[in-house]
Amino acid sequence: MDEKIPGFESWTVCSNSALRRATRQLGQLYEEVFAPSGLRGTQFGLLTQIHMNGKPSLKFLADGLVMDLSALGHTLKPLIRDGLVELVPDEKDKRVKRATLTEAGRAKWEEANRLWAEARDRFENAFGAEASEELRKTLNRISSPAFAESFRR
Amino acid sequence: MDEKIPGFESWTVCSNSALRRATRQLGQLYEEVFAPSGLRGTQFGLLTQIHMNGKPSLKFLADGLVMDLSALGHTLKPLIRDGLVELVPDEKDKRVKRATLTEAGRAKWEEANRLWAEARDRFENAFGAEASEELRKTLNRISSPAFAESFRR
DNA sequence: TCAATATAGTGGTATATGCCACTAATTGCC
DNA sequence: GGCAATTAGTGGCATATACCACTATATTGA
Repeated sequence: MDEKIPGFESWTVCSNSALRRATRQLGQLYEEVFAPSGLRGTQFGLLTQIHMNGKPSLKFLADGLVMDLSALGHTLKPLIRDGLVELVPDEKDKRVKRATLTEAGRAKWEEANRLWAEARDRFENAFGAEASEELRKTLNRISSPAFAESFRR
Repeated sequence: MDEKIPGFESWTVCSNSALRRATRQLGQLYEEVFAPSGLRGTQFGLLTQIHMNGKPSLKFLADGLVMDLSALGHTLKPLIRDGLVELVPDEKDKRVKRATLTEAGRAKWEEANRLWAEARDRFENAFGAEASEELRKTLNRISSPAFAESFRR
């Protein structure tokens, strides 16, 4: 039907596109593993950050996740709606809101965390533990403010 | 305000999350470069695939991009609306639709392609040409059907 | 002190992406 | 040939993510 030109790989030329493509693929694969929890991979990631960072402000989360603040707000909505996350105003600075897991949120996180461990194991089996570690380091470098500055300069 | 626990990097633990985070970062950076064209990075990527693959069917594009077919359909909408892409029914198989660039689409692609080259140069300067090549290879591996199969097994 | 500026978050709108249910067309098989 | 199973695409709905305009609160500097 569609001819494949041999040796011609249009998909691989652009780093940005390659990154998105890999993200879609791995996203799919993780999604399958997370499915029994009812959480999406991104949602588990978000719960994890809230869980690991002691009542972080939204700004703090957004910065850490390299995510737009308003995007974070939107992403939190379903989790708040489902009673997994709560936002509490900061005492000192009334502009600030802090995110915490509810009781249900902690329970759901524990449950999903077991699935995450399985996904991680599958990934490391398929990809190699070494390579996996290395990849995260590389990606982390791209996500760093220093890299952004260097790119923009 | 928010305390940073020294030496504790909650953001880096999960490969899937790390991938998404890097994608957001690089997405931002490319977006800035593409802005003058009025195209998003993803849209340029899509136009490129159509441009490089001679009237590909939607299925072919979706497979190559590791993207859900319906997601592809949705993503194409604004490009069709703006007159950059056209869908033409296949002669032989009436289920199939093929995508092509319109005249305007080709012109826009040429324009955006210059911006892409700039983004690529910036990326390779900031990240290293070697490392960049290596990264794309790694990402490509993750995007391959073989990897998906290996992960699922 | 108080006006100018900066910061945190919200809501609207748009694109990116996935799943499901559905339609239309094709292919396989008896 | 004709019906069952498969395949390509569409539309609806949900989440992911960005930008912009706006509000409320803090901070700063004259």
